[in-house]
Amino acid sequence: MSSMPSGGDSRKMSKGRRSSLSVEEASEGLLMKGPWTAAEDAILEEYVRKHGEGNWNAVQKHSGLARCGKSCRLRWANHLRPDLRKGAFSAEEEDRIIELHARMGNKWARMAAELPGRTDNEIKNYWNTRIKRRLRSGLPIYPADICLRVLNNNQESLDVGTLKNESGQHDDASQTDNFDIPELEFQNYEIHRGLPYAPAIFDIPENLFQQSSDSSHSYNAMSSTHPRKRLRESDELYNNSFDGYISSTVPLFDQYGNYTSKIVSDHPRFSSPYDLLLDTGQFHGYNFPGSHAALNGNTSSSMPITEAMKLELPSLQYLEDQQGSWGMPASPLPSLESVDTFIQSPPTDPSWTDPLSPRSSGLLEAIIWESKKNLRDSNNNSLTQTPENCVSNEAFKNLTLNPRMTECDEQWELNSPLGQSAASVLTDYTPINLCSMDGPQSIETTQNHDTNHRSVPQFPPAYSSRNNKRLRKIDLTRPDALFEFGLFENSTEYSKDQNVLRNALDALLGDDFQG
DNA sequence: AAGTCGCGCAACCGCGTACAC
DNA sequence: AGTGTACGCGGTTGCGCGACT
Repeated sequence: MSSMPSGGDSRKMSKGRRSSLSVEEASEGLLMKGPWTAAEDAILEEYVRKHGEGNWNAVQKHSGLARCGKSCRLRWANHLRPDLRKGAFSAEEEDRIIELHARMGNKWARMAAELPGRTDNEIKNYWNTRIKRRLRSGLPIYPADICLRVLNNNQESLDVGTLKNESGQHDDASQTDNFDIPELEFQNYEIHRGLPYAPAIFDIPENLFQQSSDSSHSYNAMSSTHPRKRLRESDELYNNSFDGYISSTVPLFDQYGNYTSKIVSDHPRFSSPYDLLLDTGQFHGYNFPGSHAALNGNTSSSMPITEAMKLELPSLQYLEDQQGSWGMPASPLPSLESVDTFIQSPPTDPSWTDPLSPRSSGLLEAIIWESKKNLRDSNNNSLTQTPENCVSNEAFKNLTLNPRMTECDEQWELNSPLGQSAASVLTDYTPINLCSMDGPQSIETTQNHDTNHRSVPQFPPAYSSRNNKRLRKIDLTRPDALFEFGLFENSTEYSKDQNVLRNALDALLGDDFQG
């Protein structure tokens, strides 16, 4: 490889990488790989100046550049575009990235569209290194102030949405099915109509809903550069998935994990209570402190917990005909990640009487603790259980998000459909049904695959029959969804909050809400 | 001074979607 | 409707550099 450092960052790339070809090879019709040379950059710039962007595969044909179209597009978008902002992120940009990530998850392109002159790759790299740094130093991924800001923004936008709702124009099912655009979106679109490039309607990031005065909030070159940006399936989910969600009790934690709660909104479009849980550093669905998976950037089965949803099968698929295996992977051994996590997070007091006290942890843990307690209680009381309850409970047992294992966990784990630690569940095996961090498609997927699968949560009849479509979007990894199914019905410590929540649910769902 | 390690970054890869035919 | 192509996105990889020992 004879590539020379390119103009963008000359401190690197003195050598080629991977299986780069020599110039000679390239001249024989093979495509170059590896770092771009200044000469190649010049050719590409010249080409774009003449022909404009797009049709990248034609670059090679027209300019003789021995690069594939994909590579050309990337080089242009990430390095040669004249509107790029080079250099380190400013403090404001960093804040914005964190905020955007809290709201969007790993939607780098969306985030880039919110940060003028920055590319998705840049943001992604920044985020990954930032994550590493923070995990290393034991800091929460999302600072509390940014969580609050996201919360407030959502509150504002949702208030508007609620008003719309009250006007009787909102219908979840029809909206989802017909891709009706909420009028609110058009309103926000109006706000930005003065921009040089009109974004595709479906491409409007969720935070356009916020009525923020944030001046940096605009479509920038990224949007303008890619006016034909297409909507991916995940984006549709992103834009529509929350129509299926109901009100959320938003857990708030300070830096020390102290719990408060706040009813944020009764509008289904609330962004993500998980985002806030993450702030505690206790929810390890994304990256565990010390997790190899996290450090290696293996995030495909982890975050985004929130809107960024991508339907992917877990890396270790189970065979449905594995009798009694509960989809347990071939090896029941915990993953390195989980072992590592255990080391980092030693078990708490394993007393069986109160094995999962939420005393110093976050809401989600408290929720789990509470629901497990309820499960025990209900089992002890030998209450009649409907098949739905059984399945829901079984499924819910999987939902152990805190890797601090207790005897209680261990006992359940013996019967767990996964037969492994929750930590490894979240990092490695991430079952589709409950622990998938990839979003609300999970239920739909599993139902479609095998309606008899034991770990598939079943819905109460009222839901199944009347709101099937909307329910398919409900993600049981979300505490709000768990509330919805009455899994915490007998909560004591959080009963007050639940009452408020229940009222909101009543208001939203009416008869459908069985709370 | 030499060796090692980790970080930051550019680029690649695989996959999904939209569009044209 | 089916197929091929182009494009875009997110995840991953590999290299150079600087810090550290």
